[in-house]
Amino acid sequence: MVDLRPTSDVTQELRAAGLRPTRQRLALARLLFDHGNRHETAESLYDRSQEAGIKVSLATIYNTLHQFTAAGLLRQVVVNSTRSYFDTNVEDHHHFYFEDTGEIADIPNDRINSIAPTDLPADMELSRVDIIVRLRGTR
Amino acid sequence: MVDLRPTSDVTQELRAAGLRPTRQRLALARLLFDHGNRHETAESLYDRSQEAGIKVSLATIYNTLHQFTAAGLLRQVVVNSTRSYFDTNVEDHHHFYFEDTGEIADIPNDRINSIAPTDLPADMELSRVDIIVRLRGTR
DNA sequence: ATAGCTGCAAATGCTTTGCAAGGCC
DNA sequence: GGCCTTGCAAAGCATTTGCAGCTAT
Repeated sequence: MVDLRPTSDVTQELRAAGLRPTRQRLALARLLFDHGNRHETAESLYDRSQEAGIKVSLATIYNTLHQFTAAGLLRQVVVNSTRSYFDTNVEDHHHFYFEDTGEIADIPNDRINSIAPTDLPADMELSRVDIIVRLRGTR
Repeated sequence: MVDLRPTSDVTQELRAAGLRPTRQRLALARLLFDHGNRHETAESLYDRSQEAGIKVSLATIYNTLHQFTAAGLLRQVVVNSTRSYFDTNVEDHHHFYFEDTGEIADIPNDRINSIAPTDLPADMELSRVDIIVRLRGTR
């Protein structure tokens, strides 16, 4: 499951999303999309950008994560009320949440057998179905 | 779906959980459990307790919500990274989340057809499966 | 040139904590 | 009386915002 998009496409994707391809955004986009599926928090992305020698402020990390999410390049995963996670996999899928470590992993789609397209309340349309399988280590 | 527990049982349940039945805890327990299933935030419970003329501080509301959760009287629902919701229904069930209003509702159990008992990663045991059906109003 | 970004620091909002005073057993 | 609870205010954290300076086009 490797990301096949050539690096230069990032520029185009940003433009298409109405976002100027600035140095920071390009650098962050590469950190996010050039290494397979990732589940990042603002903090973890900030740390990785520091290690990579990219000059970005934490405020810009937050802005960028939200802009990318609005543009459909990222998806926000809510598993924990103290931290926001952003998933580089925007396909329809679900998550394991490791309570002990706070880590997240995609659930291979074929492992979820069938979810009912349930009847919804009147005048409501489906935004998304999130399934979180919470796991803990065997003590 | 009415709560059939006599009010006086609350005292026993608190004792059983190792919690002293103090005035605040008894009053909050009644607000929570005497009126059917509820989805409360710390703030909403605080507001309701003020209206009911109960003297409690917000800090105690937070403490109490967590103690009740640890005791299995409440269940925490994570739908939104900015607020914690507590559900008085601790049975196995799932939720609708109304994105427009921030409200939560239980999904009647028969509306979810079948969730696979998927293979789990090695050395991990299931803590819980959370399903959140996010809805928004038809514009 | 100029509209859009970025960075910093301050502000925000929810939640937790420290500690003195109060209440249950 | 002794230990658990409570309340208040202060602290903590993740996140957002205001604004001056910078940058892509």
